[in-house]
Amino acid sequence: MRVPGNISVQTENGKVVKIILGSNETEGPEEILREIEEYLSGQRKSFSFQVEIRGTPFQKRVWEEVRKIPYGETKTYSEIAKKLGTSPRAVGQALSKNPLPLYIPCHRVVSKKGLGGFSAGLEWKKYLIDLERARK
DNA sequence: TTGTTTTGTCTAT
DNA sequence: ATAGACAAAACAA
Repeated sequence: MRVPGNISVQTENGKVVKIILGSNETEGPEEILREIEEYLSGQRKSFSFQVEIRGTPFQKRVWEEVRKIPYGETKTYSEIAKKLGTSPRAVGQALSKNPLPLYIPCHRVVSKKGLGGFSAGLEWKKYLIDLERARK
């Protein structure tokens, strides 16, 4: 299976602050891009680089919760919402602003009926879910 | 199946 | 303070 597009990574003070799926070019520190490529080819299931997450307190709560979803599994927006005492709509709102896809595995969050959305395009979401299911 | 209503949070006025 | 946008869900018909 082929990756749906290029990746670029932005860093600051040695920490990753943003990952862009489907950018025009591939750019960023070589070691980090290599880890991501390993992940995308199914040879890696977690990352070792440091990140700095920027967001509102609510967004961070959602992202932390999403980070707990294990490789190859999915949860629904409403499951996350219930755990945080909020609404599914608000969860989607927070996930749509995720600066670190893959590291924060928002592709593992789907709607109750269907796929839900993905900011880099549903191609990516499908690709990632298939990849993890195959490699689980 | 489609449409309408409810929902919490964010962003910009 | 308020209005509009959202990666959702529940319900009616």
